Amino acid sequence: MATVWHCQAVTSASTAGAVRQGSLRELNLAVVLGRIATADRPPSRAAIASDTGLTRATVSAVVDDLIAGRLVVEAEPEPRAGAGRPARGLRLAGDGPAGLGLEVNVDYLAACVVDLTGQVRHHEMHRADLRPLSPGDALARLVELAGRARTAADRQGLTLAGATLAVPGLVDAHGLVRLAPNLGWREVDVPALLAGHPALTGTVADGPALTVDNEANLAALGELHATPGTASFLHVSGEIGIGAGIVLDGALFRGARGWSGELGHVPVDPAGPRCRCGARGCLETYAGQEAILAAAGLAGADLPADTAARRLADLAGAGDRATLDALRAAGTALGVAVSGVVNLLDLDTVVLGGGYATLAPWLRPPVAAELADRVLTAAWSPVTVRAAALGPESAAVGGAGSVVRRIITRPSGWLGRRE
Amino acid sequence: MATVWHCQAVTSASTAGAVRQGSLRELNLAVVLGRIATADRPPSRAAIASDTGLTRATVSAVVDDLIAGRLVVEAEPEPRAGAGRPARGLRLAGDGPAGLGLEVNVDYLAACVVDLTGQVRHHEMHRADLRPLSPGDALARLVELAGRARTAADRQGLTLAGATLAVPGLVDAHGLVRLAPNLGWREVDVPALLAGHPALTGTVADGPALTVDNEANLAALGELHATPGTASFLHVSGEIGIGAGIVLDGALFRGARGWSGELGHVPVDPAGPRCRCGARGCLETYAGQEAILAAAGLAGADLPADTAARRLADLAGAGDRATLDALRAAGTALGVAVSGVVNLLDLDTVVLGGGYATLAPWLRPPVAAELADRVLTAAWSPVTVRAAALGPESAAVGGAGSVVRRIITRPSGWLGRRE
DNA sequence: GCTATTTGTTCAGTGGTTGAATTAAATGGC
DNA sequence: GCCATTTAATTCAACCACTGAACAAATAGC
Repeated sequence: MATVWHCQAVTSASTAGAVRQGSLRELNLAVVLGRIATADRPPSRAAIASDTGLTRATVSAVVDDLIAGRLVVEAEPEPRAGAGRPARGLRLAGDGPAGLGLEVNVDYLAACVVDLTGQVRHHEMHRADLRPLSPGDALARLVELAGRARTAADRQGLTLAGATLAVPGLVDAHGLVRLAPNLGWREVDVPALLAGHPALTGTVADGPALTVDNEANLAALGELHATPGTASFLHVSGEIGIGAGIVLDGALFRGARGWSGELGHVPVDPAGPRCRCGARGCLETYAGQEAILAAAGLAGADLPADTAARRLADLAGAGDRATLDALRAAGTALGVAVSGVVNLLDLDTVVLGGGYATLAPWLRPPVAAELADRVLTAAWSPVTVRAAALGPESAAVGGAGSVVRRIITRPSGWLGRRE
Repeated sequence: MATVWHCQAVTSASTAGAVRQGSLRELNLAVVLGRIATADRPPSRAAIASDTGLTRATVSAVVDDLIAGRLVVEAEPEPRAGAGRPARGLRLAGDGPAGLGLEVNVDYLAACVVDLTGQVRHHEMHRADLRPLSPGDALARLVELAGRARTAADRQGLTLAGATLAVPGLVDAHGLVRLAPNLGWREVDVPALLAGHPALTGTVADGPALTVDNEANLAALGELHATPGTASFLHVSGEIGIGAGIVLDGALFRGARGWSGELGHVPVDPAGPRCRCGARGCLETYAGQEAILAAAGLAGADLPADTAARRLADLAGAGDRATLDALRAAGTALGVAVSGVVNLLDLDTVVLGGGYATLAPWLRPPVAAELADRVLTAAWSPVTVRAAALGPESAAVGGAGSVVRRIITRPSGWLGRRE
């Protein structure tokens, strides 16, 4: 049966569990694999040893385990100047375990497979209005995509080690979707609905564990995956609602209870228009999709998210005055809200994702202007604003990447289950 | 010579160092000591073993080390029902290592000593306007307080294991005070200025290490120390500027570069009055000390922070209309800014600290009202707003507590240096 | 071809946990 | 009052994983 977990928040060292004897090896597996994963070029055993302070003997033993577990392969001997026996480089295996990423959104389903090296090895998107469907029917369609993803993975010699499902809503620690307003879901027990499906309980012992998580969080992780260079940033997903994913030092920040990131209801002007949440002047009333469409004269069009952004981009590209004004106003409001976040959390990069990625050429300037004005440390080091590297597939890729990431940070889980 | 470190941000597991052979014991020392520190009542060795999954044999060995290192003592056998040999309880030693907390602020100096159990064993505050003094002169006065604190600690059988200095400004990772506007400090190398002083380099091998940190951060830690029940909260320090300390799961959140918490420049109304930072409508222009004083008709009084809050409280208590209105307006603005933070970070407790603690009876209602209106999850679980448990001494206590906390989370540092 | 050099492996040694057996100290039934 | 029972803590041989040094492998330079 598929087991379910939920990505844990960053916990302090004091709450960490006890260290058993075997934990030593577990931890060193993670340390060595982490070095191999983050190194610029395939490192040798000796280089890892001198970097980490471990003995070459220990590193060799650990690497043997990693190779036996299909997590690492030896690369071609890298040309090196000077004397000495040539090193054998180590890199992540491209044909070992892989992660399955799934997404249910308002107007599409998506599935993708990401291997250990971060390559997207399979990707499929299915456009359809999911709102009329029951959760069970929507998930049944998703399972079809998951089945094809599994087949594609098998054909490429990959073993799916876990799956993560992105949902646009609040998800609790057990994978229960508390509320996904734009899908019309409420208290949907996704793991229970997906429990029996063969596409998700397959070849690996125990089958791929399923994680359910918020779409904005996973989109931020997808961005981290696509551009591993920036380890800390704020990822803003502009869809019908506005979500934020906060990535710090390569890890997703989840807040105290895991429901962080409600950027859409950060106040922009306390005397502003009333929001559907009941308050006044939330960011969503200025920069939410409906607000932008209304300001551009497209009210009531009820377009799916992706189409709406493209439509606005087309109009703006054609020089439509009302659209340009609407985007500038939205960008300014977004900049005000985001500069509050940046002042508070001391970030230096803001990524415009979701529908905002498409609209970035018009949103970026006003957002950047507000940040330059309002961020206290902007004088020291300016805040970068850029469009997301991935499109709408970002959340699925981020979900698959989180599975892979989990293997890399805790390889013992994968190695242990191989027996 | 006094060595200097800076409290580290929470880092992900992947960046953790390699695990050497001895690390096993190091980690288990921390695990066992952590259990003893956080337990409600003195736990027995057997209880720790079954809680952590370690063997009773291992726990006994670890506890022996902790007792030998004066970190733990055996408590009186606790009365227990049923048969069996009575357990010997374990609790933190009250006469082992202790932390020294220091603070330089605009109108006072403070020093305090906190023992392992969290008890404040010594406290001294010296009121004086520090602004006319050079950094060197101010620190020279502080050293006098530190010397008396050391004497008091010695008399009580405590060994100072480290010191933390709170400064109202931006501090970098080396203890360099980049900018403390209200003190008039800029690029002050505090560790260098304090290096030679005997009060800070004393009986312990290597002397107490000195950490320099931001006052708002440490005040939040002080609050955590005083009320360990709430592990996640936002601590707002209202002084001349407005700082925020974010505590998550018992750990201080520092942001990407360690300069988080600039709540004072979170926008409240983008079209509001111009702030001294150059932007418009920052929280500081509504709820900063000067703004409240001006609105209450006390502009230009140039009162020290502590006095100003007390003066306003007196006037409000006497029913002064202008003051009551000023406080309500400030509270509303504060509530708007804080609800943005709470939406973003999903916190459930807000603590009013610094000068706001004195004014809490008048600030709390409007802040709570805004939070109830604006926080999305408020319907599920309401956000608590309360005054800080500690007064102005909070930062010094928090600093001393951070020294103690460091010993508890990494006891090997203390045990190692005893040789 | 020989030496210097660097990589990777082998192997005895050691630190620290493991698990079972043992001792210690109390309760409760008879 | 004595003994079986129960729980706490210690002791000790076994074992796991890291350590450090010696050794084998592979290359460049002379």
